[in-house]
Amino acid sequence: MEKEKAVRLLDVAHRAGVGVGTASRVLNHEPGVSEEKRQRVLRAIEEMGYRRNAIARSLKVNRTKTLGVIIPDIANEFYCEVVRGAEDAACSQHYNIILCSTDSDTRREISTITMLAEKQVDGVIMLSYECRPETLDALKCAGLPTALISTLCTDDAFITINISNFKAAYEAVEHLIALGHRSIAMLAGPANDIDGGENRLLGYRDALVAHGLQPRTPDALVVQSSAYSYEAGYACTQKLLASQQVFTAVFAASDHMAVGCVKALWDSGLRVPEDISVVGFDNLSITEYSTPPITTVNQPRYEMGRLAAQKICAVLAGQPMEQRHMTLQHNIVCRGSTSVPGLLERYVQK
Amino acid sequence: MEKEKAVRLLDVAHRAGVGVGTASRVLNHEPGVSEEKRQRVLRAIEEMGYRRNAIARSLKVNRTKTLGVIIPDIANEFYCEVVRGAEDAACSQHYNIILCSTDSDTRREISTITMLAEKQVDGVIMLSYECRPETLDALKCAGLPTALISTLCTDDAFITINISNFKAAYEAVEHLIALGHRSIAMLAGPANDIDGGENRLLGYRDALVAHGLQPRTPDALVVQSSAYSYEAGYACTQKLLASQQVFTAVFAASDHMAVGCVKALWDSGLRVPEDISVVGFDNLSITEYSTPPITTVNQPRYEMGRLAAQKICAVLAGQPMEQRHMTLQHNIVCRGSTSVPGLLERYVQK
DNA sequence: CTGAAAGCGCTAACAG
DNA sequence: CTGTTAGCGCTTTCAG
Repeated sequence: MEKEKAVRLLDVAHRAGVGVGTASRVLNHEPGVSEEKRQRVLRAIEEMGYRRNAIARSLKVNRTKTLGVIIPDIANEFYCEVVRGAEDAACSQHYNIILCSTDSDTRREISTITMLAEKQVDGVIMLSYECRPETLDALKCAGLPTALISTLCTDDAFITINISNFKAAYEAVEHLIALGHRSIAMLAGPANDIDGGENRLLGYRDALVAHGLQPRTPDALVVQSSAYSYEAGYACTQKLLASQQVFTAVFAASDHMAVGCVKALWDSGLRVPEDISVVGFDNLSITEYSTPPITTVNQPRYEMGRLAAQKICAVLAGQPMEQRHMTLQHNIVCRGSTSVPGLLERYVQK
Repeated sequence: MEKEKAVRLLDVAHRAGVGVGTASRVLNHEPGVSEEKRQRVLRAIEEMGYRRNAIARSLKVNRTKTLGVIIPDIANEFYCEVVRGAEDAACSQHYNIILCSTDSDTRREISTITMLAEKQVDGVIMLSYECRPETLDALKCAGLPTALISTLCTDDAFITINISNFKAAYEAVEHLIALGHRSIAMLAGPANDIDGGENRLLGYRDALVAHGLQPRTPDALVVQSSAYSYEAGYACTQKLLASQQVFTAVFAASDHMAVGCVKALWDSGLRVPEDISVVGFDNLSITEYSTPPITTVNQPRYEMGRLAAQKICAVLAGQPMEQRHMTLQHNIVCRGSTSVPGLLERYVQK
């Protein structure tokens, strides 16, 4: 498997009997080459199976037509779609993507940023569970156009793309209230996650207050989770059940938690949605295939990725940026896990 | 956002009062530099915030430490995990990954291969629904170490990584037979998909024959699908039901089809697994969260990606390849959608 | 319109 | 041990 010497533009030029400058001009569709020479060059390229060396080109033009995409984990459905959006937008502008999963580990994020900068990517798109200042510093230090997705950060050094977690949570809870629920519990995300954890909780609280449904003891129906997982959702629901509080609905900070919640309810003889309604967050595919299908908050994942790449490409193309911080629209997807409070009685009797 | 001139190794050398050669040696941890100069260079690097230009380096050493990964769609759960495996293995050898989704479109596959070759990737990992000869030619033409995953291809020009779809299907059907089923239907994948479609069907047939369970009319219980989707599974099951054939189990060529099948059965009053057992293929997360959870064939997706990248890296490191074609182990994951044939009677009475 | 020549930033071979 | 130098393959002046 020896790497035979590739044919260079110089070789092509020789074969075509022209200078390498001319050959280059043909390659780049530049005007100002006689039709005859152009044909000769094109033929030589064809005959010799010439393939341009993008590395050499990049070194010269100081541009790689490559974007770095940093995410926690490509095996996570949420990020998959974001990446596909980014890839499609990048691809349409003839950019490629170097994909880097970091498991949201700050050290790996930083070393990844360094590596991407060394590889001279033209821009960066980043997602992280929790974007630490060190990471942000590294990003700034790299001096590349950067888009942050789902990261609470208003630094004008970055383009940011988000949904309003507060508003989304508020509306999710309002949806339950509209159905007639008055005692609504929440399985909150990790407190150190400002956006997905904190803000969804704030939205929940505000919705209750706005409708006069706040329990005497504030947050009596809130269980703080340490993770967004199925197991966490299951455990938190058990804790909620054990607290003997009365509730007819629960709003979970993630879909996995919602599914775990449904299971925990089921396991203690409660039915969804007949006894308890459940709402999730993110609109992952499990919500569609669960029994019952789960009502959830949809984030426009593909669009977030697409927009991020599009904006970066626009910056790189020298277009003026009107807006650096964007909030995209979420929407509530109503499925079978929510209904009117119905059979609360059965639960209370217990 | 002007791209200010980056500091070069030459600048570092000047500052440290040494030649670029020495600075380069320090950078590459090469021996033969006095401790004093090494320190001076290291300090200068630190002070000036020097960052190596990997593009320039690549041009010189003719190696980019980058692998191209070509897949149909990163938003598809199956590929996500493969990619994560590839990424992890690549990363451990200090390689990065350029990710390219092609939707399995031959034209896009070919143009992607060309682009990756131009970007001088050191190797390629490719997955496709249906690997056409044109694609394989383009790959060969690129002259890069290449690993094909889940592609029926025995060309020694490529490293290949597969499971045995035949054996996996055979065992899936045998699992049903072991439970006592004697009339087993199959929802087969698209016929033009040799590996996922054809070979799974062959495995099904062989298992029936081996156990003397072949129906009088061969393939009387086979419904050929044109896709692997939920909708296709639903439609095929309806067709099967309409045929008035008796069966107590169905083997679907994909998990999505299996889920569609369960739904179709349910919609016509049949229960899974009480009336009919269902087996899927791929072990996607929906099988875990469906009701009932679905018995399926697991492919070691992460491992396939990991191994592909590992082998490519080994080739690039000049290690001799003992085996170019690998068949990995699948396994049957037993879940709630399969059981003994039980209540067939209810169905027959209809 | 076109050829020659000067680098892009880095590594590696070569004299000292 | 170390500084100098010649490219890697391409683009882009700059004369002609």
